[in-house]
Amino acid sequence: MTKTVMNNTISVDCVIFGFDFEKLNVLLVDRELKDENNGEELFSDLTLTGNHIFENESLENAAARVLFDLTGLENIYLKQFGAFCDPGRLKRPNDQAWLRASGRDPESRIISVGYYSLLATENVTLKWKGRNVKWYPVSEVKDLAFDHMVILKSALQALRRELLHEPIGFELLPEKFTLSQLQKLYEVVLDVELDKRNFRKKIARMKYLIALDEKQKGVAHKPARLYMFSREVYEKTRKEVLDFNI
Amino acid sequence: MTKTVMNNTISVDCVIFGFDFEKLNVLLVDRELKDENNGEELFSDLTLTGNHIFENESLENAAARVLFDLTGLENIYLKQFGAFCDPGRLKRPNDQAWLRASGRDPESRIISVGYYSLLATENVTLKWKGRNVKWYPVSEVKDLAFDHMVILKSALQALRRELLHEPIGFELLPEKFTLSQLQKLYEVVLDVELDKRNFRKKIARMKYLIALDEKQKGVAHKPARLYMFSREVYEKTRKEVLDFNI
DNA sequence: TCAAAAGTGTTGTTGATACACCCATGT
DNA sequence: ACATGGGTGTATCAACAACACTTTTGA
Repeated sequence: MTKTVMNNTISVDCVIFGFDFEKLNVLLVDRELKDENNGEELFSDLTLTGNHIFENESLENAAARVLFDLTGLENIYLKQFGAFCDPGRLKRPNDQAWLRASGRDPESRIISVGYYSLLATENVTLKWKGRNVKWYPVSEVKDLAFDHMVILKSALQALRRELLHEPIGFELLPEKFTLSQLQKLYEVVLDVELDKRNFRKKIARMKYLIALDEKQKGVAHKPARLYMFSREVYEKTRKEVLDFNI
Repeated sequence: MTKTVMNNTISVDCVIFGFDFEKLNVLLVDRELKDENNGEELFSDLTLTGNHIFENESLENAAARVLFDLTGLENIYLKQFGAFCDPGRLKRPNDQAWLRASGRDPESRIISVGYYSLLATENVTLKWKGRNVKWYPVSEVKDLAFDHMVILKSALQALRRELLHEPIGFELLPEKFTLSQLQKLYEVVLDVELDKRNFRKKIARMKYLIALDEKQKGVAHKPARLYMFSREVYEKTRKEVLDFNI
């Protein structure tokens, strides 16, 4: 069996988060349906990135493939956060028209498994740039096609939860970053304000955050020290947390 | 469309956890395949409980239905924790034989969405009791059919994580319970030992744990005070936790 | 009267919170 | 020289960890 046989009932949707040091963004596809006769635009809206899986492909690989096709990046943080299969999820008029227009059975039940991934936007050059894929600030996304708004909200919730308990913030930053960038990331994703000194005291306890002998360059203020995350140190020093903060 | 049209590629598997004040148990089904000619047993092993979904049914409802059919209970805690769809998940010889014998296409790709649910075993009278559904201590489950061992481990991990951060322990206990029972629950599920006095100090901070004017009866020692969980108080007093213990 | 689990306080240590000023750089 | 964000310490309070004895019941 070759990789090209597609399964038509199982798909993955990728919520690709990107951080640009100011806000959290998500990669969305501009979907546009034109009248097949006169070419007039019937509607235009936004979807998450996603695709059906191949018959011999795992869900995780399918998600990684979607991500690779958009960014050319591999070994990116990917986390499954939910399965979406409500009977009505593809039943809105625009979605039905879209499915018909793209030759798919609008009646068939399709399950979608959600993965979110984390990127530093500065690392990314979009492969479909200028075509129909763009970064949008998460806070400004109001409506999406299908049930993708539900999926996005669920992804954001999963990301927040993960960020509170696992060291994954670094995945949204370049390899070397400043503590202010890291703090800003936490503030933006969790929607809180943090005290600089207290934040840094907390950081100091995380041995796997390595201070480099290197500083920012070209900034119009005191250049900040750069840090990086050491997975090796993390694995060695991680302690199982038993605080049940219920 | 009636409820009886089944979708043959999407299923739910339920990891039904039960606590008996001593250990954590899981409800498993004894699967037995007999030779169609001579009736000889070909193999016998264990599976999780689960079923395919109906065409007009949500995943969550399907899981609740599986649970209801086994226990007669409704409004039970149910949590989706993952989707399982690896290409090889139904490909082991026993599983292939089983699928063929039950008239299903052993080649077709089936996705299963995992839900775990929490029960106090003393509340349950199994509907299929004596037939093929039984409680097994989680710690003693070594092999399961299909990829169900993977699913069980994933469920346990999700349960532990949830137990650390949300008040769900009560779902594994009868409505009224003692603090020692609650402590034992945490110890068993998280596989840790806790100090009695420190545990009780922690409990004292949880306003939603209500001390009743009622005691255990018929125990051969000082009877313990009974407590119950108040969801109302919990909703009112919950504070968003911002400790990122990363 | 014995066995079994319930219930209860103190101390030392660690982490959380609140808060204000000087420093290094580019323009 | 000025604007900008970098970087630092202290004091108070809350939670965590370690630890041992008395009480109440049924058998």
